[in-house]
Formats: sequence, structure tokens, C-alpha cells
Amino acid sequence: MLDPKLLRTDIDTVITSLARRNFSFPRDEYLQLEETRKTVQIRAEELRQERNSRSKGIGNAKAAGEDIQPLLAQVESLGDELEAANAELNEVQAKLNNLLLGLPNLLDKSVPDGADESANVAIRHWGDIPAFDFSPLDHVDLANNLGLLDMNGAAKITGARFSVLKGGLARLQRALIQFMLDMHTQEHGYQEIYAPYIVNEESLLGTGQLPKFADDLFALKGEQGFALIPTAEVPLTNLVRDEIIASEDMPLHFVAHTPCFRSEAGSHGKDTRGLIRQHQFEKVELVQIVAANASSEAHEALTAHAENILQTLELPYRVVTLCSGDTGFGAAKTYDLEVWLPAQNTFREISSCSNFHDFQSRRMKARWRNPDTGKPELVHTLNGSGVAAGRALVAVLENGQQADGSIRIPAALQPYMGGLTQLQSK
RNA sequence: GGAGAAGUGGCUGAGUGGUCGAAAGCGCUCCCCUGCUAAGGGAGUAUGGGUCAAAAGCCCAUCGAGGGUUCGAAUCCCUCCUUCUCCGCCA
Repeated sequence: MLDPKLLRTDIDTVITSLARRNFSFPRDEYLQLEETRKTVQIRAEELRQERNSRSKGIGNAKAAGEDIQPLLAQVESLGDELEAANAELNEVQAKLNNLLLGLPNLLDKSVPDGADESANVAIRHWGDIPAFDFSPLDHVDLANNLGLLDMNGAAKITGARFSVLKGGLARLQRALIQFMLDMHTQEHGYQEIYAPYIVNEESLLGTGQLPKFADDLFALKGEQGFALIPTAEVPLTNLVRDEIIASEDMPLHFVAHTPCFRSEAGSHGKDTRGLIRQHQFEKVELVQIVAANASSEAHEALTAHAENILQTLELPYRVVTLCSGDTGFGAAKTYDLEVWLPAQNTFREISSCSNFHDFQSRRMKARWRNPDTGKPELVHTLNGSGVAAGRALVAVLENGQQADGSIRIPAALQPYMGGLTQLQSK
């Protein structure tokens, strides 16, 4: 959520910034709601003040043993007026709030202009694109040839966009997850978290999945408003919702492995083959909660932590700064890590690292106490995949394939595979 | 799932209709005092919002959440959530 005060005092800055996203700010609607809010709120508060002071007067009169009947008569109509004013205020505030919750974040100044992903800017590459002296297969063929993937089984037990991994492939994914968690906890200073895979509406509102992106979620039946998490970002970041964090506890660095559940509404026909786009996938997620003045630096560090995973896995990748039109709803700035997939002959997103500034924390009321001022201040939140395990699995398969169809296991994973150096058919 | 108890400020905890944003203690901050330490004395110490260019000031809200009763609710009523105890079931 944007700062309502900024909207009131400098609406043009907001309009200009959001225009970079191709988002047109409903100026007239906002100005009208805001003006109504102001007059109605002032009136409601005045009425309440009037009621409070009269009630106090009645109390005093009663204590003094006076007749309070005339006083009661005076306040008779006040209650109705106040009730009406309150109803009006609630209504306008709900509308205003709705509008506010639907506004995307302001972009960081350093985000490049551009309409869509074609304008994203690759800022660095790592690793050599592997040269094969045979034509590389995609991960589906590779895994099928090894007898380790059963898409039909998944389709039977659930449906499209689910997968069944077997034997060495299932173990390899588990190895990837273990490896990533160990690296982030032991070398990058994150605290490992195990958290619920089901969250409530407040949490989804806090991180920005709701109200706008309800269609992307798997909602659970029942009246609690529960949904399966689309990413561990939701439970991890909401850990600080409604908290004032003590300065000695700052910054917070969380890492968790969770499955992620996405309905993939609107992506029919996209990446239908294989494990690239699934309704359920495994991911290791990094979340940082930092002071406002530390978030840019934290963003670079967090991205480097995700990069370190790919480097240690010997997977070639590039880092891309998302342009203004491609940056997600709540993010102020995003770096995508794109890993090389030989079969597709292209780079594909394997991690997305974003700085949300105070967008999520304002929704969540997540603050920390700044020792310099003694006052609570909104934190900045960041998150990034560190990295998506399903896609990492794809990348390891495709980049590690050999002429005989076996898969070379990166050295960093071998300890997690009982010393196995390659996957091969028996 | 059944029965019961409880949710108050950073913490402990008092408060059953008005003078309660809330006693007291602890903690914390500042000041004073004692040659150091320990102890002691004094003052301060919630969050959000509105008004304002801003600050001060003033005002409004908040005692788990949401409704209700009342001129007036931390206090009475209803619903929900959470925690604890006992019983049942269970990985």
C-alpha cells in the first residue's frame, strides 16, 4: 500500500510513477473520495466529541444528585446523527481503502523504463553456455528415458500440471532443497523456518496477493478464508505482521522450503510440457526484514545469495533487472535470475528477487523501533527464490546431460546423493 | 469433538457502568545524590488517525476481534479467534 499522506500531499509524483507501469491512476475518483472522507470524518469526530462531553456532563450531574432528564433530552438526536455519520464514514473509507489496496507500488528510481519483458535489462552473465557434441534433449525426455518421471500418473491421480518424480529424480530434488537450505543457513546467515502451507486472508492481504490476485490462488473450502500458499513469502513475511520489532532483533533473515501452489489462471497453453510450470512445486525462499535505509544493499545481498546457489551448482545464468512495465504489483524493484536451459536454447526464470520497500509492511503494520528516534518505523521487506527447486531440477538435468543419456550430478549435490556422481538407467 | 477458565500498556498485574488511556510494581530514558559499586530521590515512558505547509496544540479511536445494549462500556449481552486445564480421538 502507498502512503496515504503522500497521496494527499503529492499526488502528481504518484501518478507519474505509476504511469511508468502503464497504470493509470483514477485521479478524479480518488480526489472525490478523499474530499468526502475529510468532511465526513471531521463531522463524525465532532459529533463524537459532542457526545463524549455531554455524557461526561450527565455523569457529573448524576454524581451531584441533579435531575438528568433535561440533559438526556438534549442528547436524544445526537445518537442518530452520529450513527449516520459513522455509516457514511465507513462507507467512504471502505471505498478509499479498496482503491488504495489496488494501487501498485512506486518504482525504485533505478528501475529502467519499458513496456514489457522485452525491455528488461540483462546486467550480468555467469558461467559458460555448455556446448554439446550431440543434440541435447529436454528434461522430460531425459527423465523419461531414465524411467524417473511419471506425468501420466500425476494426471491420473490429480490432473494436468502436476508431476510424479521417482527414484533418483525425486532424491535429486530433495538433495537440491537440502543443499540450498544448508547453504543459506550456514553460509548466508538465514534462520531456517518451518511454517504453515495454509494461510488466512489477512496474510494474503499483507503481502499483496489479495485483493487483486485471488484467481491465482487455490482457496480452501470453508468460511475461514484459507488458501494454499503460492510462495513461502506469504507465511515468512507475515511473521512480522502487526509487530514492532526490537532494534536488537533487526535485521531478520528467514529461509524456508515449502511447496508452492498456483492456479496458473491465465497461463493456459503456456509451458504445458514438463516441469517448468506446475500447480505444485518446491521452492526455497529467502525473506529479509530490514530498516528502510538498508534495503537497497540488502536487495543486492539477497540476489547474490540466490546467485551463489546457481554458481555452486555450476549452472550458467544471467541477472535481469525488470523494467517498469514488467515489475510485479508490490515490488519497487526486481532482479530475475534466469538459468540457461539448453533444450529451449534460452534463459528461463529460476529466481525472482524483489525489494518491496514499505509496500507490504504498511499493509501488514510491520514496524521496528528505531533507537535513534525511539519511534516505530515501517520496515522494508524483501524476498527472493533461493531458488525454485523444480526449475533447478530441470536445469541440472538439461545442463548435466551426457551423450549416453546419463545426468552428471553437480559436485555440490553429491554428498546429498550418497556420493552418487550421475543418474543413469539401470 | 465435549466440559471449564482466561485474553488489559515492553512485562507482571489492578480495575464489574461515568472523574479510566487505564492503579501499582518491574523494565527503560533523562536528571539529582552518594568519591567507585550497591542503594536512594525526582521526572518521563503506548499505538494509530484527523486537523495543520510543518511543529506545537486540540480532537478522535484503540483494554483479543467484530457486533449489540446505554446519554455513556475495559466493565453488561451476543458471535468469533487465540491460549490454558480436564476428557475423548489421533500422526
